[in-house]
Amino acid sequence: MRRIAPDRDQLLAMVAEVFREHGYEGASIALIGAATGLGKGSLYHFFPGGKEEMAGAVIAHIDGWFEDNVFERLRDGTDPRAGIEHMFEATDSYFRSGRRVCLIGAFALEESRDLFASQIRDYFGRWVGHLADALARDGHGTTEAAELAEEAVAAIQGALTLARAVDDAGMFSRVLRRTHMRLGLTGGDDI
Amino acid sequence: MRRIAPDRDQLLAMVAEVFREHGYEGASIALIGAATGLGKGSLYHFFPGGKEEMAGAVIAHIDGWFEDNVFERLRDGTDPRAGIEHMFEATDSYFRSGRRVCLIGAFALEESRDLFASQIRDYFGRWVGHLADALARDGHGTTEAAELAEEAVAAIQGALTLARAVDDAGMFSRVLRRTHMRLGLTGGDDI
DNA sequence: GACGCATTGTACCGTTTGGTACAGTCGGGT
DNA sequence: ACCCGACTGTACCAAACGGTACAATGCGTC
Repeated sequence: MRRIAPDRDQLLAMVAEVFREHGYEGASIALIGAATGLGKGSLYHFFPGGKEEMAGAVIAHIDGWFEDNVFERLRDGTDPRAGIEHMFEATDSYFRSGRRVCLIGAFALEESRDLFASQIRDYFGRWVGHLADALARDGHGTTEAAELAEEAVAAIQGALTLARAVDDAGMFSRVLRRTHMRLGLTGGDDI
Repeated sequence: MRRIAPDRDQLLAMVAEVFREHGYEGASIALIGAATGLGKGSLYHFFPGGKEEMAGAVIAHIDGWFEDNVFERLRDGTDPRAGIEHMFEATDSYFRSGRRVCLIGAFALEESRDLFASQIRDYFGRWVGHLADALARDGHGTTEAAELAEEAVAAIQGALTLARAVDDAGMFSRVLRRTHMRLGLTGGDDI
């Protein structure tokens, strides 16, 4: 059979959902198999490195999505404010208003952190870095921009944790709106 | 042998560290045994409910610590500002300036969330609630106080995630200082 | 139509998992 | 001195874990 399985993008998306839902340790090969409809044979064919390669690929996939849909726009020199604005929209949409969790953030808290330390550090480092650059271009001093960026990304991550913890539908959007305001963007428009 | 093992408080603290470091799934009974110096016999003697009871007891233990050392002071009617101030000091100290992770926050992101949903919701709900009350008593409007409280607790949780992710020693304290300022406390004093 | 190879299902492996059973061991109370 | 019960180590269990081996399968290509 040539390619009955979903293509790599769809496959990674399905695997990602399992890791997101169960964590690295909790996501068993059996679970991943059930979620993707693939047997061990296929799974280990696509990811000879096993579970660790799956998780690594999933992180890279997510990283790529943020690179293309968030960081790229933050890097765009012409209108930093638009890039930041778009970051909030993309973030709210990606995390489904807090109903979805940040897989990379979750991995950072688990034991799995050690396995993927460099990928995790890269992802968050670039997020904070690009946001800080955009804020600096928007008129903030370098130090203030850097601290604001840290504060904003932390607020987003914390809001995801909190939203999941208290199971409050509105909380993620509320924190997002506030963070939006903290970055000096007009508080009026809803995101 | 009567009570050669460490007393319950010390025992729970040791078990907590294992869960903190490895997550719920990652913390095996063998690991917990090694960390506490107790065999399975003793472990299951103290916690007949097994791993789930251990984790539940650990959460309750941590919850109790925050109740006594943070929430209590927030609830103190006479000087809300002092209570909030103390929350920041206690938080920075408890989380070892970001080198330690919030076990309850980590559990909220894992699959284990389902097992401990009510304890987790309680803990964060009370934190946000008491902080909001204190802020309201400090002069903020009810709605603003509630949103500020959510923002602050989210910032703390996110800073823990981020600090762990990027392995930056200064980041937790920086975010904490900023949050401190956001709550209308003097930005000058270092915490 | 036949060959080659990407893909697949299945059987199997050793290890580790959480948990149980139970016989011992000891210290405090009498 | 003795006994009760809190504590402990060890042996054991079935199930699940991640991973491997391999023969079958069928599509694309020539």
